[in-house]
Amino acid sequence: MLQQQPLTGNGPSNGRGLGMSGHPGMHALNSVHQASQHRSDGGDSGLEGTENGHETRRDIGDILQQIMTITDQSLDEAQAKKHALNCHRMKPALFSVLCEIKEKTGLSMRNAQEDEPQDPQLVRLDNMLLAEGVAGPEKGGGAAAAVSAATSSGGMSPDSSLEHSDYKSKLSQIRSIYHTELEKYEQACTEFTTHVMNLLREQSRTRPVTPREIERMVAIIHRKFSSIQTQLKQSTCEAVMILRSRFLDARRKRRNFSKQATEVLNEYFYSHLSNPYPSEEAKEELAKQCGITISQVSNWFGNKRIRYKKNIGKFQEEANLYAMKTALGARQGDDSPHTPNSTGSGSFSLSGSADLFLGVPPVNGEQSAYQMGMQANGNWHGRSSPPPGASPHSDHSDNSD
DNA sequence: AGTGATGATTCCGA
DNA sequence: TCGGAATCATCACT
Repeated sequence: MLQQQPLTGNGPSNGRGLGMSGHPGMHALNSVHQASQHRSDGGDSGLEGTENGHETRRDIGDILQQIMTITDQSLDEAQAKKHALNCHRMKPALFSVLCEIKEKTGLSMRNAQEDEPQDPQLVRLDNMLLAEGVAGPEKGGGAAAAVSAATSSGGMSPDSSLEHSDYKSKLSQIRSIYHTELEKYEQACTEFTTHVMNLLREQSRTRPVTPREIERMVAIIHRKFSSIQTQLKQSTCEAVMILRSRFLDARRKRRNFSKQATEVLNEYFYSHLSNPYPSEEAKEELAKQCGITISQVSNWFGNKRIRYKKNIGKFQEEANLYAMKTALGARQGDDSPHTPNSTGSGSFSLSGSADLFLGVPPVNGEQSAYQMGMQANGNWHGRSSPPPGASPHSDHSDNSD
């Protein structure tokens, strides 16, 4: 049997693990022998005749040995060897045999077309990075969208614009790191792919390498690199999540309203002291002027009413101050810069300034409360409790009672 | 660190 | 759903 017949004196098994005994290619290698014998008329000496059979076998053995050891040699050596092999008279024959072996083993195409489906995790990561503004187009959209999404649920004073910019800058930092790393990976992937393709093309001169095989190899490389990319995307997502949670936590922190905002609110409050319940429109207007949300306006008025009621004496000075201010503004003209609604619907009108108490600080709270618009029972004039669903203060005409 | 001011939250009643 | 009341958490000042 062929298995017991070494091709050369040394035999393949003596080489560096060529170990082709039992290999389906052995039959084909035998045909090399025959092929070379058929070609014996080709003028090359030493191939014809049975006595030359041994020589031929040794020849083939040598070639195989050289191919097997070529990777162990230095670049120059290998280059020279390659050239020698390419020019070897046995090369075409050997090449065709290798082709035959390959065809028989069916190695090349067996699992070539396993179309791996898009990794759902990778899709998720991609979507998230896109939504967070890390991946995709730079132009503000992403980061701004993320910020607006984060702020949409609650109020946000203008002071928090600092946090916005902080958030944005951190996000863009993450973004730039992500893109740098991604670029690096892509570059490395391209370089490596090119290298492997060149190698395969080079090898295709000595062994059959189909384009599909190259494609497959490239796909494998891409798969490997994409797994690295997935890791990068994952850690980027984590970083964004951490940043975001920190940002949202910071949002919860209380920030005092700006001086100007407090002034606007106080002016409204003291000029409507008889009924300090701004309508929805008034709240909206105030919110706009103060750069806060409507719910913050509501909170402010809620707090103010209760605190004022609890300690009127303490607020007397403040009340006088604002009364003076607004009175002065009313006298000077309709377009007082401090009049909260001078441009609006008129809800903030100071008509008559009847709410204002410009007198001496009160001796006791109860009297003052009455004077300031509160009834003795602790309720504001004309209301025991706000009508449910209806705006407690829908117009400005009740200021004068 | 202590303290008052202040914005936000929660619970409750109407 | 709104506002009152109590309370919490943080800021800002001393």
